This record gives sequence, structure tokens and C-alpha cells, in this order.
Amino acid sequence: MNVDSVTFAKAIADDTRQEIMKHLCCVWLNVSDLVTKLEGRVNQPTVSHHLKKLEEANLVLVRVEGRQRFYTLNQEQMTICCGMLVRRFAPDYAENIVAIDAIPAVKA
Amino acid sequence: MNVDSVTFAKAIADDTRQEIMKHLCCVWLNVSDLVTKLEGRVNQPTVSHHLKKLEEANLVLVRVEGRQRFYTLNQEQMTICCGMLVRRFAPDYAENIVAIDAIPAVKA
DNA sequence: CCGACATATCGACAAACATCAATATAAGGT
DNA sequence: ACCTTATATTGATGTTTGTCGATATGTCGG
Repeated sequence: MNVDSVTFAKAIADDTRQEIMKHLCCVWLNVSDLVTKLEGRVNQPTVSHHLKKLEEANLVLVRVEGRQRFYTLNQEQMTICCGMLVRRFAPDYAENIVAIDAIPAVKA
Repeated sequence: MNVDSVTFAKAIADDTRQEIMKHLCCVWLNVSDLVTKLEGRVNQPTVSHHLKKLEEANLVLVRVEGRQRFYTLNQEQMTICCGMLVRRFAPDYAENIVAIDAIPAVKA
């Protein structure tokens, strides 16, 4: 599922959302865990709302387990989008980015 | 002038702004030129407003010449910010990005 | 079935933002 | 000095967006 560069930018253009992303980096967490990690700064419906936004931008992977939903950051999509941005808006530097499809194996 | 990742994301999280960025990529244009390129979709004060936002995020370079202001996209800042995003939110892929300060010479 | 738990959705509200018309500032040219 | 051109700023307006409380949906255990 591809996403244009404006959609990507909008998805990450929020403080709370980036904090959530940080917590989901290399880790699987469910919604309640995230609410806890955010230490009462926002509450559950808000977290769900942000997760939906991230999901729409394909920036999180979801695993449903019973009544819980576990999320983790989609690092591949992050890399693809950043690569797209550099190729589009920094072509003089684009050679310093390795295309995602040029990566042989990925340790997800 | 450094900029955090949320400021960067907010700066590029708009359709018109990305269109302006595209027009300023590898080219110096003044405000009137940009208004022309946008073919009446937005008018001059709006373009100035967007340029200010981009300038605040250090995403454009400015050259004042008489009463005109020429802008161009700051590709180095774009690269730095995208690199920061990948290192922060895609650490498993970060090795595929060459740090900006590791680049010997840059053809600006 | 029912109650407890996990998450999503809805409606309301305020803040942030993009846009415009009008005006201000500023720099040349005549 | 005056007019013109180039850009910035201001004030208003409509839209988008983040947040919350309340409620709905869905799932599990007993």
C-alpha cells in the first residue's frame, strides 16, 4: 500500500504521534500499554485515534490477539518514505540513500 | 540552525508547500516567479506565507537582490532531516543512509 | 448469558492552519 | 518627489485537526 509524500508528512507531523512512534520502535505494544507509557498525557481514545492515522499511512503493523491489538512501527515504510523525500527534494544527495528494494535481506 | 523532527514534518505537511518545494528544487526563483508557476491556484500573500514557514524550518535558502527575494530548496537540510527520521524511526535500516557529515564534497 | 476488559467510534469543542483581500513596507526608475 | 514593482504583514474566514467524555463494539472467563 503506497502513500504519497504529503500523506506521510501529515502522519508524522504531530508531537504525540511521534512519541507513540518512538515507543513502537522495535517493540510490539497494545493500546493500553501505550496509554500507560504516555503517562496520562493523553487518554485511550486519543491514542486509538493516532494509531488509526498511523495505520492509514501504513506506518504501523498490527497484530490482533484476542481482544487486544498489538502495534509496532513499520520501519520499512519509514525508510521508503524518507527515501522518496530525498529523491524528490534532495536529488543532489540521493546517491547517499540505498533504495529499499536494493536491500537483500531485512532483519525486521 | 537545527530543527526537530516534528517541526520538519509540519513544514512539509502541506500540498501547496510541497509543490513550492518541487519548483524550488535545484532552481532559484523569486516570489512572483513562484506565483506564476502555481498558475493562479494560490496568490502572492499565500506564497509568501508558505515561504516563511519553509524558511523557519531552514528548508529554503534566500538571496536578496534589490527588491526581489530569490529562494531555492535547501537540499542539505532535507537530507539531514530525513536521515534523522530514519535513524530515529527506522534504526534497522539506518545503515543504508550515509550521514551528511560523512559526505566529502557536495555539489550544491 | 453476563460482567469485566480492550479498543474503537461518536459528538463536541478549541486550537492550529491555509487562504484571501486589503494594506503596509521597501526599493528602483523617471 | 512620484509612480511602479516586489514582497511582507494584517485581519478575517472557513477548514482541518487534536483532544476529551461518553458510548458502542467486541472478546474472554465464569
